[in-house]
Amino acid sequence: MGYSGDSAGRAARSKRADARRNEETLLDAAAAVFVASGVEAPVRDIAAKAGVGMGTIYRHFPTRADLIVAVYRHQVEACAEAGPALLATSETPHAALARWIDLFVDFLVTKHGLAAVLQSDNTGFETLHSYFLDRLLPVCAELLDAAAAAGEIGSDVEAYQLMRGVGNLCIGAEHDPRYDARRLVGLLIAGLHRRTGPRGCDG
Amino acid sequence: MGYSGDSAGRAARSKRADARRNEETLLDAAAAVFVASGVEAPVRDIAAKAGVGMGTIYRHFPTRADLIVAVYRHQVEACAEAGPALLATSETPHAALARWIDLFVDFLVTKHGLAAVLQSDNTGFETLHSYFLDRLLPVCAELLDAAAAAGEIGSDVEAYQLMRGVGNLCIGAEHDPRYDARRLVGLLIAGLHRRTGPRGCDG
Amino acid sequence: MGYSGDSAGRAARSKRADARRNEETLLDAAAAVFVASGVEAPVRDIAAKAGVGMGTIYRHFPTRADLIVAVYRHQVEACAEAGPALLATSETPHAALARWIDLFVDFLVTKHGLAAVLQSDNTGFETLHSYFLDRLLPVCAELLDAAAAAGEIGSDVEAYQLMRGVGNLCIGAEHDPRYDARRLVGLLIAGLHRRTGPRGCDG
Amino acid sequence: MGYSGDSAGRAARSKRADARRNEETLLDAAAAVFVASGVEAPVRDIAAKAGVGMGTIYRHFPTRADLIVAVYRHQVEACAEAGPALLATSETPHAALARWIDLFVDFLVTKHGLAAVLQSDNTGFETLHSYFLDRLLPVCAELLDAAAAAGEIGSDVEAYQLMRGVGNLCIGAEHDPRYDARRLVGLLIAGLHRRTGPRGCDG
DNA sequence: TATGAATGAGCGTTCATTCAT
DNA sequence: CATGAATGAACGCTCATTCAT
Repeated sequence: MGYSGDSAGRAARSKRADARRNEETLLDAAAAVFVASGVEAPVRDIAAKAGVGMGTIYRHFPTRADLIVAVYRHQVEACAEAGPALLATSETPHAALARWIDLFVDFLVTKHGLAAVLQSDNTGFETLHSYFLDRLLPVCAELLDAAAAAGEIGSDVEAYQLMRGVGNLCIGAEHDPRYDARRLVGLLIAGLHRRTGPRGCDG
Repeated sequence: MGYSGDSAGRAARSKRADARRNEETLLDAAAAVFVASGVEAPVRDIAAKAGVGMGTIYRHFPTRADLIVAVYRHQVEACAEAGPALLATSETPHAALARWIDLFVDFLVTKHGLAAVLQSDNTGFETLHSYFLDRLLPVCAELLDAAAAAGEIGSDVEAYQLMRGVGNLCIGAEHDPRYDARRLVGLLIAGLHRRTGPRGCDG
Repeated sequence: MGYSGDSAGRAARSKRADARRNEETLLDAAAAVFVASGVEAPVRDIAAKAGVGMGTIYRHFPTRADLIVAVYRHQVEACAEAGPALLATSETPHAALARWIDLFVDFLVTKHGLAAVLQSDNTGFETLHSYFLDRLLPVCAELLDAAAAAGEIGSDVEAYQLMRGVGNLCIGAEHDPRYDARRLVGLLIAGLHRRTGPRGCDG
Repeated sequence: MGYSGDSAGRAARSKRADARRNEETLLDAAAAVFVASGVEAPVRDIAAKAGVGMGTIYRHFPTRADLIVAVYRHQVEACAEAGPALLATSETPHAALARWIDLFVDFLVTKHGLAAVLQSDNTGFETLHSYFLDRLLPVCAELLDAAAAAGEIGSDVEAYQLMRGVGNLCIGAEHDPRYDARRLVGLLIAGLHRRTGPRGCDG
């Protein structure tokens, strides 16, 4: 017993290592294709880029949502983890919220087509929706609650709604120089504030 | 030598009347299908619903954009015309802007998929984009200018950007009871205000 | 009795005049469209160019073949009539044949797509085939016979075959500067000669 | 460490073998449909005849030109290779040319619609044109050059032009018993000869 | 377990032809 | 008689998904 490697164990471990390597290749390829052609790029293209068969992609990621989640998991995690930190280091909870939302926007606007897919009512993206919501909603809610507790904002805006709104504002931002999602999101967050824009009522 | 209708004239007019009736049938059917399946529903479905051949649709509306524009023209016109009226009757330009935007939102959230198409960078929707922009942008700009002139908002937000933002916020609003586009748009407009939310700084 | 015009007669005659004018408008329009888009241009385009309804075209020319025949009738007639004249004025029957074929080629290569249609086995062009054959075949046959009688050529080449060959050689000549139908037809006719090419056996 | 097939290799090879068999089925079916309906037969028909989905055809032969080329490749190769052999075994270069052209004609007249497609200025047949030209033009040019060097013909006829002419003469030859493309091509080649038809000046 | 060949529904679009007005 | 609106078969093409190897 014990974990020590008999040959079968070694084989198993090496196979697992292989699989992981394989999966990473896959994710890199998918990320590259997503950048080039958007998150709805044909499965075939991703498989080709990764140098694997399409079946392999379906095996690892049964739905497109699974693949997208996997591709962006690290960044989503980082974003989620940034929330408490910002709350700790910002002057006010509202400022923390604004900064955190900015991170989210930065993430979304660089992911070709992701914002749109995030709003899609298409069945089959539930996994994707769930992941983003499960992971980011509590963070957003915490920031909102803190701001509400500080009296900076009312307590009547749901985190869910805010996140969807911000996500929506990011749609199509990549390709229109006359459209600045960050700016609009800034206005939205400012509008949340009880009194004024970010710099206060008395200027 | 009568004042008008010889038989040829009558024939011509009756043909046109028929065609117009048909076009209305078409628009009704399209509207219904748009509600059910979104504004990107297959041409075949619309034709079937209208009980006409597909060719008839292509005759009347060479591109999908033409069809969409025709289906929603009345409502867009009404929205456009409401702008000056609101400016005249509201307490402040900013309030007028808020109300006008509300009308626009009311329109968009009831049109399955329209908000999304409005943001699509797909070639072939230029007609659609143009129509909305040509018709509504000046109205929005007038309201913005008035609010800026009254010192209620800064002069640094383009009407184009605001309209796109509002349009984006309306995407997918129809089918998610937890998402209230009107509310978020309200926040966005509030964020535009120099000092405070809707109720004023000293509230 | 008599041909003299009572009012009914006048009406009839003027109607007929109208119809002829109408038909000429139609033919001019068709000719123009044939030049621009080939003899298989959509009926709609021709009707539009002529400023008439498509039904009018179908009334006057039930099949496309009828229309093509009508459009080119004058030129085909002229070509047909040139045969005997050339026979009378050329040094030899073979030279007359060569010149006549040249006229035919000149005609065909300037009619976008006509040569191709002339060979098409598509049902519905029988009228067209018949017209060309009925009108030109006898002329060609006469020239061939004369040349055979003069001993310049054998008597074993059918006029039908020759005409089809020449027609074929004209296909697609309009748009390929590296292809010279006249030249090849010249070789074909030269090949018909018992002894030599155009310049004689003793070179 | 055997000489070859581990199971992975065998799997790969067997897949390829399967695909190859499939491709042959496809080519057979395509050939049959081409005979029956011409080389412009609907993709669906070919797929149905082959008992495969349309996608399979597109996979193997992305464009129609690719399919046509594949179907006729063997015969085109054989034709191309016959050129030098004929040059070596015929009495004169001109005779070799005549025989080689005959082979080409034999090929074309049995391929319903191919001759026509070969002349089509339709974009999308470039691959096809290129293949035929790349493969056969040099052969034809060699024969022409040899005949010119032997003084049998002038040096003023381009191989390109000759091939197009011959191709044109083959259009529609299949279904018209009164039209003998071979014969006409024979005349064309005879016309190329400096002096006379095939049997000499003193015939 | 990986592969990628195969499937085929589905879509946009064209245009000859008919026929009610 | 003329009109042109309407029809709908037909076609090319794409791509998510399955499954034999």
